[in-house]
Amino acid sequence: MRREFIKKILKDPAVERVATVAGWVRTRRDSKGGFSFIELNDGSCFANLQIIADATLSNYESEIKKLFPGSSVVISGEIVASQGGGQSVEMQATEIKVLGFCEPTDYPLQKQRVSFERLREVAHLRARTNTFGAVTRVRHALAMATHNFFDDQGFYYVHTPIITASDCEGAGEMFQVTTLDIAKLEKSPDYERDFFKQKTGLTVSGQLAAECLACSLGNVYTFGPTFRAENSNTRRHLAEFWMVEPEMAFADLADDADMAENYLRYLFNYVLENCMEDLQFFNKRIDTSLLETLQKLSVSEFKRITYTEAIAILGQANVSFEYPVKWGVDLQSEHERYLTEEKFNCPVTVTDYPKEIKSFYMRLNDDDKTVAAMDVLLPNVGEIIGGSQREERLDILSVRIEEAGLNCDDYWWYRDLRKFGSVPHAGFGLGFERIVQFCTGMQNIRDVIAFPRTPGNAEF
RNA sequence: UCCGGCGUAGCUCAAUGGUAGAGUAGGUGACUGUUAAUCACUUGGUUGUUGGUUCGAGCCCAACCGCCGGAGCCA
Repeated sequence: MRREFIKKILKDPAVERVATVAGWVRTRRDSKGGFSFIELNDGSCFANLQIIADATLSNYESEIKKLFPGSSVVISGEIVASQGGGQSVEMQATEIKVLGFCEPTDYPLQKQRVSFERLREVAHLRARTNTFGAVTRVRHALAMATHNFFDDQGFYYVHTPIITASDCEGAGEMFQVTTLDIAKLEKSPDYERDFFKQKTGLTVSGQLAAECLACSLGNVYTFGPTFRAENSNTRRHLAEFWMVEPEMAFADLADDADMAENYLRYLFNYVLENCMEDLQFFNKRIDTSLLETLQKLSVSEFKRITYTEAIAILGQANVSFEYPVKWGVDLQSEHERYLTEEKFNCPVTVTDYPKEIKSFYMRLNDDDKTVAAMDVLLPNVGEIIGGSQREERLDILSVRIEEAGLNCDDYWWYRDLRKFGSVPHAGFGLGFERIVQFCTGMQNIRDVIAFPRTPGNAEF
């Protein structure tokens, strides 16, 4: 079957030519004047192609009049200038071949609005809606932009293990991976008998492995699935999500923050340049400030402050916070929101957190109280990026591992990096779904991944 | 996990403790270069589940289930 994408036909104004398209019917409107209008969508772009189906077509009464939303068809015809007002071109069909009918009383997608909650129950079909088609295309664009950006910056795309024995401390609970018979649960299982001869789980971060590769190849990044077995029930958390994790050798915290901010600006520019039709839909139907925000952020500087400065600002704020502001405690959602949405009204990068609230691998600062960590906070979404300069000094790293209650021997290979030609290095992690959320205005993270995994839900 | 809200027709939602309703979708007909088409008629219900209070429960109470929002955990 040689078909053209509707995206190409609508972009290319050439009319008076023959083409074949294939897709799913969005609506059919009949005219007793002797023809029907069919709105056809093939997923290639937001817009539909309007098809004029004349009653003289041989299967008009037998098939075309039975084309309800969701039916699949292959249509050949002539691309002509439209006589109607809603579109510049349309197709005058010469042949409509029905591939699959769609029973309207059973089909869950309606012409009218269906709630996002309802659509999650029919996730196998929801990509056929305007919203989820647009989300899927923007998500794709952000993934392509990620690869373009890091490739341009001289990074290698590397693949780190999905199954791992190393728990990236502090990152969250792991899903266990085992071939032991869980029907016969034991109190202290003998992992010698397990597939890997040790306790393993799904990765919570590729960072430790990425550090190894960065300390060989310079700049690398991973972009893969990540798993957290946390019982988190919020619009910002998934049990299975995708994370982008760049890691740079010969880099400090300032380099890290620069890279993170440049990356985000690149993403905002990329979707503005490549997804305007979909963004306009989101701007109209989901978040009316979306385009303005993206345009502003695509050129905006990020406010960069230290944790200590942030605490001072919050302490002086004329707002009553639910959680008290005190040096030494982590910033709460309400504090992050105040900084990005009220105080600065732009993305804010907070650096140099107290060592007690951050992971062992973050580089200890000279003050012996803080570590070279950074969080990039976005309005509405909150923490979008978490990163740090890594501790490259073996003696200090070993102490920090012990202080965290971990066993140095378990991290023998990670410590080896510091033994054999250690270099300063830094990196960060970006929750991919959160950036999709931010760039579409979608409120719930379950609606920016095709088949969301959350506590109690792994359907599809 | 904690706090709060919600659960009624295929879908989106109404309904003082007193006969379960509308829009939309579907069906029938009318009309029309329409575009969320329009107009008329019409099909459609174990009110999340299980108990309880009451002469009487969609409505009040309890437990459970599910969903949503917020918090925590984090990306």
